[in-house]
Amino acid sequence: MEIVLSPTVKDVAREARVSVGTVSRVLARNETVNPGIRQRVEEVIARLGYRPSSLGRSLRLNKSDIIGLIIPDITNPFFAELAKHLETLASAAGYSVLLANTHDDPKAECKQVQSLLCRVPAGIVIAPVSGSLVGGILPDGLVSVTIDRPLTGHSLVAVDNFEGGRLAASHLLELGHRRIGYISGPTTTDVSIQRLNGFRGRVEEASSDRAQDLVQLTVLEGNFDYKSGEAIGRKLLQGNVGRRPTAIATANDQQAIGLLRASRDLGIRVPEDLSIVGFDDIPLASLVLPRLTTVRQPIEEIAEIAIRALLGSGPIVGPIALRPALVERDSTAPPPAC
Amino acid sequence: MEIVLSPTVKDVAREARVSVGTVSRVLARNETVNPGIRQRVEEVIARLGYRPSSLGRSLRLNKSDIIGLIIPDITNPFFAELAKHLETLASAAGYSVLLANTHDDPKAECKQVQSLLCRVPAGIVIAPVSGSLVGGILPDGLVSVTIDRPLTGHSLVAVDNFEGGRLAASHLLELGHRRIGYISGPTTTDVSIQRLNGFRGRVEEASSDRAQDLVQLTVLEGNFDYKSGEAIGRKLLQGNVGRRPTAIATANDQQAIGLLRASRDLGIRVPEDLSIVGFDDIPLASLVLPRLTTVRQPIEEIAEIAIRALLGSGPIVGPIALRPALVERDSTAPPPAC
DNA sequence: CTGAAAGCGCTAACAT
DNA sequence: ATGTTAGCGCTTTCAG
Repeated sequence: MEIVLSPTVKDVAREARVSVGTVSRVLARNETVNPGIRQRVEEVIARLGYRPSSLGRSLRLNKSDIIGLIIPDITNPFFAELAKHLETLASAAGYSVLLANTHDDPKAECKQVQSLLCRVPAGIVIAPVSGSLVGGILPDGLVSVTIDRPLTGHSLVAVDNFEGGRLAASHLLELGHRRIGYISGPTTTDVSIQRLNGFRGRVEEASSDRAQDLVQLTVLEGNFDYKSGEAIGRKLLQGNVGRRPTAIATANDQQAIGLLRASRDLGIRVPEDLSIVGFDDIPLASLVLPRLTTVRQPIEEIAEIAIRALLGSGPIVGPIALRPALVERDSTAPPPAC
Repeated sequence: MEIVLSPTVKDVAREARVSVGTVSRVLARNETVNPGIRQRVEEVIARLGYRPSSLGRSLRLNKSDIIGLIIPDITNPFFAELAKHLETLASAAGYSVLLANTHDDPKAECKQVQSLLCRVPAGIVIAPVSGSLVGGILPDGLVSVTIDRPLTGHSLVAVDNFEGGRLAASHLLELGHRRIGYISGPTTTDVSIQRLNGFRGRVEEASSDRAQDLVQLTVLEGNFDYKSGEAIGRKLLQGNVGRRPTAIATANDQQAIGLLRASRDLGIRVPEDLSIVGFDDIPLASLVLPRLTTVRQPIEEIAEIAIRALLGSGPIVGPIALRPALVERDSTAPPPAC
């Protein structure tokens, strides 16, 4: 059995009886090529099934057409969604996406970034873990955009988390809730802090507006996952009816879904006995029972801006804060009459 | 501002006063290098922060350390889970994963594969779309493994879907259900057909075992998504209580979750009025309300075998069919007494 | 055990 | 308008 190597510029050049330079020019859509010759070359390319090697090209240009995507966990629906849009956009522009999971581990993140840098990527999109070490190792020449979580000294594209927190609080307040719980993310992450601050700030405003109608807020810290939402939800809900919160907001949808679980197990009906509002609006949010009221992040827009920043006109200036939006579904209602 | 290029073998060689060949040998852990020189070189490498360029290396070896992962949609939890495990394994072995979504479009798939081939990947893991065209364009030299869905002429690593279908049917039958619905995937895909055949086969066995106790099976075809599960679920459930199925099996968990939605909207209680069994056991299956009984695919094992096939001892022989397992949770129960 | 040199596939500067 | 050629960073013979 004979191993057939894939054809190179040389093969094409020989077959078309032109030089490699000409082939390269045809490939580059350089207009200065004689139409007749161009056609001959294109024919040969088609006939041989020639596809230019990314490797050779990238080495020569000292820049590959790879975009690195470095995220904590592709299994998180938010990042999966983001990855999909990023990949679609990148693909349309002729780039490919290299996926790397950090599992929320700064050392793993570092290793992933190092290994990515060896590939001379065209750009890198990173959602840094808390306590990220990569700030120092990203070379100056590399275009990078951080998403979701900020990294000192790099441009951030993210939703306005503070405003998002406020939105959730406003909604609950307007429904009439006065005993409210909040499940935050790890307070080591900036996202968590922003969302919590927004939420708390709005609640405190309400409290001071009408002193006779105090709002009682209980905040508990957890991780950004289902389990955490379930476990912390249990804690918040264990008091008896008159004392436990009538509404709980969470720092992301997974927590909210975990909380839904906990409520069900505890025999607490949503939204009759308990209102729940999440954050992110992952696709699943509209599929769970009941459908989740949540604060929507414009993921597609985040992806678009990130790609534009990487491939487009130039680096973005300062952090970009996108507007969140409250999506009202079935998990929130006025508090029970009692 | 001066642009600092990353150092190359040359720089290291000059600084360490050795030849590039020696530097390369140090990198390759070649034992024939004088320990003193080796140490000197390693020092310089550390001092300059030198990292060998993947590009140069790959070009020279005509093989990159990239593994292509070509799947319909990373947003599908099953593929996200798979991607995570693959990436973790690949990363540990010094490889990176390039992600490409085909959106179930044969033409897009073709393009993605083409663009991947330009990168001379070390291997490719592909879950082909139905009507895939890539069978012809994969070069002989390339190690590839197809997962989930088969591709003629390529080695497949997947769960035994036929057996999985049987498992679901057995469970429902044993609980005593006799009016059963089945929501299949697109019958253009082999997976769907296998699962359905397994399911139907088992049901027919039961019917012939005891002729007096006929089982009534209604099969409807849909897509592998939430929406389809919801829509088709509605159709299956629209008859009145005495006629509609007391149990429905689906071809994947997303459909089952959509079906859960539909049941809730129709006021049909699960599992009291209706039993539901899914397929895949995505993480979400144990989070929904009620927790979903489902047929588990050993995703991690699939990833391991795929990676081993790509990077390990050699190509795998013939299709590998892994054992599925029934995971009993809260969405199935005996049929209502009536 | 180490150095010198060729060459992987490609592009771009230079020459014609 | 087209051909020639150097060289991107690396590995690997082949000499010494």
